[in-house]
Amino acid sequence: MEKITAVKGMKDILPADAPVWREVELSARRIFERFGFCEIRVPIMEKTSLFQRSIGETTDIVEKEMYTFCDRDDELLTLRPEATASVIRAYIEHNFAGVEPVTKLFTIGPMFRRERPQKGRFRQFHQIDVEVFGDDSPASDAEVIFMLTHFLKEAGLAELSLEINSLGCRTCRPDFSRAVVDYLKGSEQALCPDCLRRIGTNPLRVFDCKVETCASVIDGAPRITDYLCPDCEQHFSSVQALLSDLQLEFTLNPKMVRGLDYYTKTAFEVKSGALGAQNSLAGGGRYDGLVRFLGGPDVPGIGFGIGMERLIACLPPRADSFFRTDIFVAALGARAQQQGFRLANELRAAGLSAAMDYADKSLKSQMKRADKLNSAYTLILGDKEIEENRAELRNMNTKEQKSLPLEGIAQALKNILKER
RNA sequence: GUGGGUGUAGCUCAGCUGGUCAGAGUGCCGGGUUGUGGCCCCGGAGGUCGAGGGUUCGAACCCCUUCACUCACCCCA
Repeated sequence: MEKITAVKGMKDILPADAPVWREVELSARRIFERFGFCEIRVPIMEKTSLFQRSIGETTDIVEKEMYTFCDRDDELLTLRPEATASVIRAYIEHNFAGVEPVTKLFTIGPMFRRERPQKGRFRQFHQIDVEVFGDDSPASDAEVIFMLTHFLKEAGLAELSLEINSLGCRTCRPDFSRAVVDYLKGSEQALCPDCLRRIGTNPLRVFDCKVETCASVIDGAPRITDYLCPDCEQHFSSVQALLSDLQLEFTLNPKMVRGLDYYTKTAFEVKSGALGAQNSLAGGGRYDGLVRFLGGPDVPGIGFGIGMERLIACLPPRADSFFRTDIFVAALGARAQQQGFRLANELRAAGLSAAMDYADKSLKSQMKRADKLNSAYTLILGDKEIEENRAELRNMNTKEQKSLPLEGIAQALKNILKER
């Protein structure tokens, strides 16, 4: 029979890893709420048209990476490849703009893209996603970037490099784009086939081509920073001033172009050397026209996404097991098994973690099990003890052992554990 | 979609130029202590050597096909 395995590029998060995930998520919630962000949970599926419109019809994501299928009533649905579109949809649908001038949201969950998996890239991956609506001030950019780096440091990330750029806006980007195309057309013979294709499809992407000859061509290309309109120019320099004021180190990367069509003005990215080729662990930017473009009010927006798999891959490894058991009930014989079972569940109901082996094995074997489960105490229950209405309590660290009456034992154990 | 690498026990891997090559460590189960864990000692279970075909007297090893995983490109978190 054919082995049933997980879908390609989709990973189980095993018990050994789950605690780290939980901590990262908890830490995100705690920190983001300090900055005034509220959690929103949105469906992982949306109507396909939402993503087509927001991400851009000609992007790789929409063209070939989406999990799209036809619902039973012939409606096209898509597993979300990113979170921003869904959050904006919810923002519009629930008329947040009518209720408050500025809305700050975050959401955590899985995203889906049908790419070829490799290190740091999966078909189902998880993002922590943050969005601010209704604030076009540079302070908003700086706040969001500061929060991102603060969170990453707090999560335990040692070295991170922050890069920022401005991508201009509706008025200045087209000029820049045209200048780049003109420039590239002058050196077509030096470009790789991919880049030649890009001139027609998405000229700005030539900027992050890794082929050496292309890179040297790009070194001489026009810079977006020379083409920014006064408004974008002003905004960008304010953002930089604010970041410096916050003691945040960053590097200007005029070659950074982000993949999604909707970005405007500030774009930023956090990279790590520990990740292999997919070295970007968080990225985001401003998207001032997007909410309106999706049928909402004309409010500005800015946000970022953090790749959880990539973040966790950068974290220093955890050695110790998180798993602990307060009491292991070791029962010997049928009668003890029966009493022990009741006792173990009483302890659980009383708020202690309790474990037991139901296979009626030797005491030695049960002690081994207790040890494996990292038990603080083992409660030994055999015929002798039952006869006398008591149990032997063994401290697994000190090996000290004492007899406890079964009467009121849950409370007694709670007290003992509290003292530790 | 394109290229490279790797598939041997639950896990990590060894296995030379085809001829005791089906192994080690770890984990699991049991015993040494007939009711006491971690260390130590002993024993046991567990593998159609990814799958299919071919060459050969003989294939984990060579050839072909295929699948999976992995890394890289494309692109992105």
